[in-house]
Amino acid sequence: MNQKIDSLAKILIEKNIKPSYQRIRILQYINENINHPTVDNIFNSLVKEIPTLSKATVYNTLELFEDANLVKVITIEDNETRYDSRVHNHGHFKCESCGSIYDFEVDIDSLVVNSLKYFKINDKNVYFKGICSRCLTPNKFLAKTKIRK
Amino acid sequence: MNQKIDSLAKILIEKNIKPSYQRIRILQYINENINHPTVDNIFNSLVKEIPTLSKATVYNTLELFEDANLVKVITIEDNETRYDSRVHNHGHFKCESCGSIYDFEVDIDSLVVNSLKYFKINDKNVYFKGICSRCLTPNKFLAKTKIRK
DNA sequence: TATAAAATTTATAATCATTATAATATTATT
DNA sequence: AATAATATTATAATGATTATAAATTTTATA
Repeated sequence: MNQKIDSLAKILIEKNIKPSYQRIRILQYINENINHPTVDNIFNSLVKEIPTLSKATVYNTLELFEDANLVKVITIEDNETRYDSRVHNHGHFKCESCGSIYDFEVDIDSLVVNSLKYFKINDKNVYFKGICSRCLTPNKFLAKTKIRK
Repeated sequence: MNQKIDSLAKILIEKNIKPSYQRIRILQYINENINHPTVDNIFNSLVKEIPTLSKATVYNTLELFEDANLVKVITIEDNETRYDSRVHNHGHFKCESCGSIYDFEVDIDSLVVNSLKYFKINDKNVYFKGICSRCLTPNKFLAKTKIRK
């Protein structure tokens, strides 16, 4: 328990972020809930255990984390910003039926663009939209498979 | 003049959209202003010539156009939705310094993702962020080059 | 052509995520 | 412990988008 908190604190310290209790818990949350939570997801879960938690803190903390490259912002729909603690380059698939977001491996760096030769590229993003296999074949695996949101 | 309006009307009719004056003008605007305008850009320009124009009409019309594949929504920042009348697959580069959005050609279809084999993919998006060449080398071409927003 | 129905546009209010502000609490430093 | 710096909180403000209902325009029908 303490060990877990210590290792999370260590991650923050390495990024020059003071490891307050709130920051540690938010970091823990996004590390344990890798299914692209929204600010609301994070806040509503944590406020149960930290009743004084403010949504502003969640916003502030995520911005800090973003600058420190501890989290990546996923902007697919304009009305829901999501956060991903896996910052290595990968793609996202959003199901237009159930709303789930799936990660997928994709070699984004192989996308070389000649016309951007003299541009400084800081960030490459790939996302797809469509219907996920679960929604395409409902029931099929329902009994066997755990559904993840 | 009438010719132009007629050809725009034709495009709408082909998509089963009734060619009202507002719709024609909005279509015209996004075709002539391909630099990824926002709803505000579109509204503020057109309201000068159509004083009764309502922002709700712009929203409604763009939604219609989106469903008809006459326009593509660009979601890069969560706080600004932009529209692109060029619906063929291409990438977008957003400059973090000046805010400009550049189009670039990229072979998105070459991105084959095995883990999405049983997913129905409707839409593939690629966007980069960074600093554009204009911002990297300011002044350099300033005298010679027209600045485009 | 007159009238009714349908579709579109408009003005306005409501919503909701995010940001800003200022007060309070916590932590670090002397 | 006192003071300064930092972080958190509660609350208000902002602003883009959506919802609603009235007004207008267009279309269909008698």
